[in-house]
Amino acid sequence: EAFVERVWEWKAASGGRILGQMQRLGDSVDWSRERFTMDEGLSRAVRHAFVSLYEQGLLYRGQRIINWCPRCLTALSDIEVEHEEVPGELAHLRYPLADGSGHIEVATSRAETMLGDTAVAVHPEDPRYRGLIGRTVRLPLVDREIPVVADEAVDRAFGTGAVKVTPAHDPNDHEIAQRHDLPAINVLTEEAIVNHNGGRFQGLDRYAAREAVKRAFADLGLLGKVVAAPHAVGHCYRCTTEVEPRLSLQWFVATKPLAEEAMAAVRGGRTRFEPARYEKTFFGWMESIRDWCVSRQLWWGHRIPAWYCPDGHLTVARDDPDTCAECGQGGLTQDEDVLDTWFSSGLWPLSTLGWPDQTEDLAAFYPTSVLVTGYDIIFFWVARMLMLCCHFKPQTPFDVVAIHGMVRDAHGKKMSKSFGNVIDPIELMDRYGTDALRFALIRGANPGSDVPLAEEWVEGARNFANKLWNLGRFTLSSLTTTRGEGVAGDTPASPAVAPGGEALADRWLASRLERTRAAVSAAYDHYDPAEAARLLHAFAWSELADWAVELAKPRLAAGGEDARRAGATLVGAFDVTLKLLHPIMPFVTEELARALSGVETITLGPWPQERPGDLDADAEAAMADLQEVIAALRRFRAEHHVPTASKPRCVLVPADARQAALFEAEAERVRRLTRLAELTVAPPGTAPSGEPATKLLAAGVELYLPLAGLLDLDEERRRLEREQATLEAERDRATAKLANPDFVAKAPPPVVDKARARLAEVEADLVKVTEQ
RNA sequence: GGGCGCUUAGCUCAGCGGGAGAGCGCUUCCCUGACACGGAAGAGGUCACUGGUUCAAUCCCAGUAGCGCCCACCA
Repeated sequence: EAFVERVWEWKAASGGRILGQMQRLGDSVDWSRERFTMDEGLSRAVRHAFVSLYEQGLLYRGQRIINWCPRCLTALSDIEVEHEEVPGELAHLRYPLADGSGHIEVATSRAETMLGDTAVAVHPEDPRYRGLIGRTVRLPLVDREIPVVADEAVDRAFGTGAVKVTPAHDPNDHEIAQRHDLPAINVLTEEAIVNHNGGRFQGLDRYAAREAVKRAFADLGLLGKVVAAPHAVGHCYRCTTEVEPRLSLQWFVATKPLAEEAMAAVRGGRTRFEPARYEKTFFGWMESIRDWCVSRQLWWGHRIPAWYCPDGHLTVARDDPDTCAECGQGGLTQDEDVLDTWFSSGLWPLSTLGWPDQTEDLAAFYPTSVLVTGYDIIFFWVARMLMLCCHFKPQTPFDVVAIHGMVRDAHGKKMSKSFGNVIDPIELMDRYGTDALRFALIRGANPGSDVPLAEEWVEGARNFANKLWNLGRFTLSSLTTTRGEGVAGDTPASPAVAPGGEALADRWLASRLERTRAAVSAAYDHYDPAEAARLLHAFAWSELADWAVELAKPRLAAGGEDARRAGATLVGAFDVTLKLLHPIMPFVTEELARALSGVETITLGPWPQERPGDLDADAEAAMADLQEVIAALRRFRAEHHVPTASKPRCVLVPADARQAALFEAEAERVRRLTRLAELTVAPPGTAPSGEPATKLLAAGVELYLPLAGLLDLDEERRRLEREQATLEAERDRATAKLANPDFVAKAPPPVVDKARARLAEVEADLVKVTEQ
C-alpha cells in the first residue's frame, strides 16, 4: 500500500511536469478532458474489456513459456523484449546412450539448461540418427534417462542435427515436449539461479552454472568442440537484464482473431497510415503475432479481475464477487497480478469517451479522425488500439494514423544522457521562444522520419519569428499611414487583397499568396507540416518581406489612392500568412493578428479560403522579368565594387513591346531598388549612342551602363567570358536535343516548343554577349 | 535470417521523368527611413556505383557497395 501510494505521488509530479511542458509548448487541447488510464472510468472499461474477452474465449489463463525478467521478477510481452546480437558460443555436449553403445552429441549455447533436459530430438528422416529414435540416453550430471524423439521441427543442418529438449526453458522445446508428452523440469528460480532440480549446481546463477556444467562435461570427457557463435538474446526493455524464457502460469489474450479484425480495417482502408509504408510494418507484425501475455507480477496497475476460492475455482467478474461462481463458497482472493499497461492504453479511444456506456461523447467523437504518434509505439499502442477497439465497436478507432519520428541530435544520433547530446526543450524555449522551438521541430519533421534538432536550427527559427515581428511592425505602420485614406475599416480579418488592384506588385503578391495558400493547405492535408513550414518560411521571407514590402515602401510614402491599395494588399497578404502559419507558430501569429485586425484569436476565425481568381500568370511573369533585371544590376554593382554613393545612369532596351510597357511603367521602382541616378527606357531594337557603355543582359532585356572610370575592365572581361561559356554550353545542349528527331517526334509538343523558345533566347543572348 | 529506409552543396535535409533546391555554415559589400536575430551579391554538387527502360533519368526498374532502423523460437 505504501509503495502504491508513493507511485501515485510520483505520477502526480511526473504527469504534472508533462502537462506543464505541453502547456508551455502551446498544445491546443481540451484540458477539461484530461484522462489517466488508472482513473475510475477507465478502470471500469478495462474490467469490462477483460471480462468480455474472457467470456468470448479470447482471454485465458495458461501454463506457457513466457519472457521473464529475473531482475524485475515479472513476465513480459514479446515486444517488451529487445533482441541484441551478442558474441556467444555453441558447446557440443555428449549424452551417452543408456545401453552404453556410444553417445549422441547435441549443441547448445546454454549448457546450464541441460539440467532440465527431458529428451533429445532428431529429425525423423535424418539417416544419421534414424537408428537411435526411441532409444534412451543417460543425461550426465543429473543421472536421468531421457528418450530420443523424432520431431520435424529439428533443423538437420544446424549444429549436430540433434537437439537437447528443455521444455521448461525454451519455447520450441516446450512445443516439442507437448507433441511427445514429455515432462518439463524447471531448473531455475525466479532470479535465474539453479534450483533444487539442478543437483550439485544448485545456488549458482545461470552464467556460473553454464561454465560449471561445461567444466563438468569436460571432466567426464563428454565435452565436444566449443565454437564461437554469435546469437541474439533478449533483454528486458526496462532494465536490459537478459530475459529468461520461463514456464509459468499467466494470462493471455488470444490475438489472432483480434489481429484479423484490425488488419481487415487497414486492408479495407477504414484506417490509413501516413506515410503508407508504415502499413507494411503494421501488417508484418500482425501477421506473425502470437498470444499476448497480459499479466504482470507488479504492484502498480489494473488488478486482474479474477478471483480464486479456497478450492481453487476461478471467478472472473466485472464487479468484485463475494462468492465463487462455481461452488458458491466465500473467502475469495483476487489474483495478485496486474495487467500490462498497454492493455488499458489499447482501450483509450473508447475508455476516454465513457465506454462501455453508450455516452453522448462516444456517439459524438468515436471514431476519431486522426491519431498522431511516433513509429516507436506502432506495435505497443496503435496495433493494440486497433485490435481492441475494432473488436468492441463496429468502427475503427481512427481514420488516419499519422506517424512521425523521434527527435535526434544535429547529426541524427539518438539523444541520450550518457552520450551528452540531450537538448532540454524547456531551456530552448527559455532562450529562443516557444514558436522558435516549434518551428525548428516542425520544419524538420518530415513525415515518418526522425527529426534532427540543433540549437542553430532553433536560433534560425527565432530569427524567422523576429522577421515576422518586424514584418508586422512595418505592416502595422502601413496600416496607420493609410488609415487616413480609409483602408483600416475594410482590412481587418479580411484576406482580401485589394480588389481590382491594377498595380503589378499587388497582382503579383495576390497570385503568389494564393499559390502558397493552396500548397500549404495541401501540405497540411497530407500530414506534412514540415512542407507547410518550408513553404511559409520561403513566402514570408523571400517574397513578402524581400519584395512586396520593398516595392510597397515608395508607394506608401507617396500617399493617395495607390498608397491605400498598396497598404491594403500588404495587410491582407500578411493576415493570410499569419493564419496559415498559426498552427506552427501560434504565439507570434496570434499577437500580430490581434494588433493587425483586432481579432480575439486566429483559432476561432475561418481558415483562408481558396481565391482562384487571384492567380495571375502574367503578373508573375512580369515580376520575374523585373526581379531578373534588378538582380542583374545589383550583381553588376557588387562585382565591380561600385561604391554605394555612386549612382550611375542606365538605358534599358526591352526585347519587345510587352517588356517596353512593363519597364516604362516600372522604371521608377527599378531605379530605386538598384540605386540608379536615372533609368531610361529606349524603344525595343535600338541601341543608345554616345558615351561608351557596358551592356548587361537579363530576361532578354539589354541594360547599358555608361560607367567610365568605375568599371574594372578585367573583371568585366572575365564576367563576359563566363557568361559566354555558360550560354554556349546551354546552346549546344539545346541544339543537340532539337537535332534529335526522336525528341521532336515523341516528346509532348509543349516540351518541344519550350526547348525551341529557350534555344532562340540563348542564341540571341549569346550574340549580344559576343558583341560586347 | 526476414523486412523497411537512406546514400543530392561543408552539415542537416527537401525534390523524385523534361533548365539541380532550402536552412545553417562560408566569401564580399552594406548600420538604406520594419528587422544587423538584418539587407544585397556570391562561391560550392559527374544527385553512391553499374547496367536497363525511355526521345529524355537525380527521379522508374534491376543489381552492387556502404549506412541506419525494425522484426526474428534455428537449439
